[in-house]
Amino acid sequence: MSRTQAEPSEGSLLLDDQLCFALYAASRAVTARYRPLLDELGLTYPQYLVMLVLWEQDSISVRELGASLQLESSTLSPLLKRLEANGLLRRERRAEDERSVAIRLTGEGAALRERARSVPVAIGDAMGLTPEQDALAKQLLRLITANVTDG
Amino acid sequence: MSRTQAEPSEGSLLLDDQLCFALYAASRAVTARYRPLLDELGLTYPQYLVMLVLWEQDSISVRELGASLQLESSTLSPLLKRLEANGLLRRERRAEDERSVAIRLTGEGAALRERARSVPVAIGDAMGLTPEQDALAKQLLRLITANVTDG
DNA sequence: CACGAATAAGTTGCGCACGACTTAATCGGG
DNA sequence: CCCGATTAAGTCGTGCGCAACTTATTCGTG
Repeated sequence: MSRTQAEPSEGSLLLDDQLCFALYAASRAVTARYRPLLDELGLTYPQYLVMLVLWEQDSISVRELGASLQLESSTLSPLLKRLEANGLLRRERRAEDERSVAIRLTGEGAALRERARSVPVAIGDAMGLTPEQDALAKQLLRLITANVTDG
Repeated sequence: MSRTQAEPSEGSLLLDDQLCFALYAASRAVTARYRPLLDELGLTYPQYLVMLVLWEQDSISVRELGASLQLESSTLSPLLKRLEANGLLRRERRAEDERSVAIRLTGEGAALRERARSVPVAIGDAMGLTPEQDALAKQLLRLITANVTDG
């Protein structure tokens, strides 16, 4: 038995050779791991990401939010409506530019931050990477994102 | 100026400290990069993954397909219906177990494989990783998936 | 200042993704 | 052999994610 495992060739069509699939599977698995934690906060995973941005910098526009998260207004607009309906934020047209909408946290939205503090720790534990592996993974993922976005 | 950059603490709520966000962003960016290529084949990205599995092993059940891709029947059933409507496969109840449905490629579905050969190469080029980085990324992503799935 | 181009947000349509549930067939212990 | 438990596939409802488009506002150049 000289070869029990095929050499993954450059243009393989085998699912398990595909980095893209490893990425897709990992992303969904991590999101699934977040789900029960975020359920307690009444948030979905994309809503949680929006809240992370707003806790960092309140009163930003939909456009700026989209730039941070790499999401279109067609995704964000309905999502923000749901967060507004849940009492976490308000949306108001900006006086200085009526095209723009400022997203502002309510007291409730700002307060949720404290309850969210434990979430990244719990997820970090679940991922079980060493600090070095974590940093390396982030670095590689950002490199992929940068290379794949644009030319 | 002793510190121009904050040390990302264990429980940071900053978006850019989150590995989960790097993962989510990379996954969507890669899928977006696939889109124009897959459009020419008349496939979405999840449909392409299903076809990868079927090109590897034809005539498998929905359950086996779900195990390979980590997807529920509630996701696969409608997706497979669309692929059937597009003439790429057929679904037929198995005689030996009437609960199970065998997915079989049509001639057209099998033939599409040749047109798909160039896709992984093009994506590999776009990601722009060295073979070592590619292997390392896959390894880390699988580790994350494994750790996060289960206990 | 006028007016076409650009920009911001939102709407619509479609295809995932998944939880909760349903239906139908098979399994397995008493 | 029967009947409750399990299993396979599918339906339904909700929330993304994005392309294509619309509406309203602002910009910029003649």
